[in-house]
Amino acid sequence: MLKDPETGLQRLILDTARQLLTSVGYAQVSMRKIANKIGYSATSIYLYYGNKDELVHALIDEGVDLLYQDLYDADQAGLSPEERLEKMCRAYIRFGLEKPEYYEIMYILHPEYIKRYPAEKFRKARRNLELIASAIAAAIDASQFEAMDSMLSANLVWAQLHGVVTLLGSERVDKRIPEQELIEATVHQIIRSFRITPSGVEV
Amino acid sequence: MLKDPETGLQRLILDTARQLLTSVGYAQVSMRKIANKIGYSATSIYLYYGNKDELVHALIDEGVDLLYQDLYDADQAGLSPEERLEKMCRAYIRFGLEKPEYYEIMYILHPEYIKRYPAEKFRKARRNLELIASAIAAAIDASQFEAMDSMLSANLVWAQLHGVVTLLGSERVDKRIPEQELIEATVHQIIRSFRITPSGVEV
DNA sequence: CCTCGAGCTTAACAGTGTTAACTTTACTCA
DNA sequence: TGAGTAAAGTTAACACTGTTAAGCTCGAGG
Repeated sequence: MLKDPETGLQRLILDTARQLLTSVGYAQVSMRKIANKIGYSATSIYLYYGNKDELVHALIDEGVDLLYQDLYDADQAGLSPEERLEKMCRAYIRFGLEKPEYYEIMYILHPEYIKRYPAEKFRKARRNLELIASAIAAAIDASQFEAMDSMLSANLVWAQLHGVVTLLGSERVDKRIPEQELIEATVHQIIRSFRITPSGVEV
Repeated sequence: MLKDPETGLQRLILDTARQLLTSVGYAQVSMRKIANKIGYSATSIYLYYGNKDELVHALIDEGVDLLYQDLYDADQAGLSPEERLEKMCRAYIRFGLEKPEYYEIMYILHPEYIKRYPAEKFRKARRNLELIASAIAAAIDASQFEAMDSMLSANLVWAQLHGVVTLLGSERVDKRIPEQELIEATVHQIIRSFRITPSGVEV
């Protein structure tokens, strides 16, 4: 398979797939629908992407980049480590709720899909977590947070963010709980949970 | 549609669907596969379940009951509110990781599915959250936790539990992070996050 | 002019959920 | 007893899905 989608048709396929993904959602992205939209036969796609997985992986790749950009933008200079972390958390949640189709293919889609996700792309996806980890590490260095493995901490934060994004996004949360309130409480709790407590350092 | 799956074939369909779900996973549960396994035609299923959704909803119902049982069992008498909450958290995570097929149809499956989920079953599913909320409320009453809307708190806890279960279950967490360590840190953090801090009551 | 290969297509396979129409069996009622 | 009916299950079909194998078209090179 070609690596860089700069050629004509491959670009067109990827663009159409993205357009379909963002407009009507992942469930409506099918090889035939993509092909019909651009006036080609469905099998043409297989000339550029070995199978649907590869095509979706390309879209995941775009999503990873988009999220990285959002997290990076949130991570402005001149902020305290705690503020950095807070802004990143908000950026993550916003991404998850405003780009649910990307979020779905990136973090929700069935395990089978992700197992075939190439290792080198996995590494790239990890950069997003590392951005969060670095904010935590900075806070620990500044003695604002308790000493703790920053990568483990980042995963802890990630799980919490992922949890609130998926529950809200899938409309599984009771509507009597105001969405904004749950988000605020989540961010607040994340920050607070890292602060140094009088009981001293904990595991 | 019949309400109670006590009749012969309906029972058989549900049992086979469950068996297929737990043995080979949701992706392999198809009307034809269920029917083949019991020597009936696929359309027979439609005599008892209006569509696949209804059949899956019946399985979700079973899952909700299973989880409730687990949470209820964890909620033993003679424990402190804090211990109650901790045991429930562990029970939830264990359920999610040991019965991933149930967890998938209950809490991961695409929103489209859940929108058609009947309101009365939704109410039943909420009992699980209320069990967690009651433990939190008890802790607040005992002044171990800060005063806070216990239902909002329960959703906060739920999001965190859901996050760690789905990330671990989908194998998206870097394998250099030991699973058990992440779980311990999560439970620990949940409990700790509710404790009264010297800075006083917070939102 | 002929060959070759890039680029794309048609036809097909095996699978999915679902519907309409049909059969078969058994039971009720005049 | 015979007719009618309703229950229980069937077959055939539709419109989809991802994917593969084989074939077509057309322009460039020798």
